[in-house]
Amino acid sequence: MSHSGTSQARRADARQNVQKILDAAIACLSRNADASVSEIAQAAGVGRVTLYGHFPTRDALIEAALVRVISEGEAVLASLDLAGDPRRALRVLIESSWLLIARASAVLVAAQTALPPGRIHQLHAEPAQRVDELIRRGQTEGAFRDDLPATWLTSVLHHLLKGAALDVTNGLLEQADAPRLISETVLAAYTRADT
Amino acid sequence: MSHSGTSQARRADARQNVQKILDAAIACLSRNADASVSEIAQAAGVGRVTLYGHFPTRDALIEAALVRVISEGEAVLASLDLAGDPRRALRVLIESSWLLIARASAVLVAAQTALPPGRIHQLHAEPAQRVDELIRRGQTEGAFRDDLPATWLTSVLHHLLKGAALDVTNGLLEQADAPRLISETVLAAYTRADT
DNA sequence: TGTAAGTTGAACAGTGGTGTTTGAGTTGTG
DNA sequence: CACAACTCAAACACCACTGTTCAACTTACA
Repeated sequence: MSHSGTSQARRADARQNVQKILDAAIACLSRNADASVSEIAQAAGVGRVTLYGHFPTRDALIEAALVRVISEGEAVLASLDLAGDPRRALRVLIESSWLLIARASAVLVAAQTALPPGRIHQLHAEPAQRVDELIRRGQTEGAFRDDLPATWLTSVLHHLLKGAALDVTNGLLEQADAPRLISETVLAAYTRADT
Repeated sequence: MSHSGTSQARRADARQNVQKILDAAIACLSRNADASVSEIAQAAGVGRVTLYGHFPTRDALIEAALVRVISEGEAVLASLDLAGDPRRALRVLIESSWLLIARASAVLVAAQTALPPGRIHQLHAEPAQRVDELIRRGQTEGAFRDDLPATWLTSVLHHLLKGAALDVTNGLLEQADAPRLISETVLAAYTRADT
């Protein structure tokens, strides 16, 4: 029952439930940033009390969900080959992990109102820097336009990823079409238009 | 006190308060989609009871705020000359009304959880079509790429407008820089990249 | 100036969420 | 098998918000 001391020996079903809860939390919070604890527990197929047995507060649950979704993202990003042509690298990044990044973004929104800003930045910093580096490298190598600040370009990427995910959940966009539309759009946005 | 019958004769200060409340509602809801009634009343410099004197429920207030912000948007859109070169027209549209559209978008998000979907679409339809038409015309005239569906292009515009507004409130972006960055980005996104 | 219209804070009930306790039931594990 | 670990429904206190009533007050306006 203890929340998460240095317990090495927890029963298998307990550990399994923690995972189910985190999965459910990520799913629910992606759809609705202020999903209730009951809602998440139900989605996890678990009693509300059981959830509180594993996470002391709603905020702690959100933090755990954020940690998980971000570390998942980190794992995927680390497995990718982002060297070489920045345009190709960006396309690979988007097509292989747009959904993950979008969900992470959504959970991040939920965390915004539940966690101290410092903590969020701390968790989010590492994977964010990976993307940031790619963009800056692209700029210095002349692959991406440099008439707009790098911070804005990363912001554009995030907004489009999150927006596309939102369109999918709203039925405005087919899940399968998303990666192509996103990468096609972002690459164009990163290229200076003649006019 | 009556909420809004066909009252022609209301005291001047009452009508003024209604406006102050709507202004405050738009401002608050733009920052936080589920701002409380107390919060809005306080921002309007008015007692909570007074607010309930003018709007029977929170939902009614949100609907009124949405109607107002959308009609403001309609007014601006109608005053613009969107004929001629679609690229120029789009730039004019963004630079002259990005903040308004962004706020309308934000209030729309608040309305999403407070109003029946049909009502939202009904209110939002007219100004949305104006933008939609411009984009379609740009596609058929060859000014905008047509390898991506028009619905996605409009979606991109909305996401970037809303995202930029969010960046501004988060201090990631200077208010004054926003219009240029947005229009520069959107126009590029609407142009097919070579790679 | 008189009066109706409007404003206000205090106090109320109702609702829905959070977090806790309890006590009985279930199940993994040694 | 035995028992500790775990789950869970019910019920609890607490809090924030919505929406209402009331009685005192200010103020626009004729």
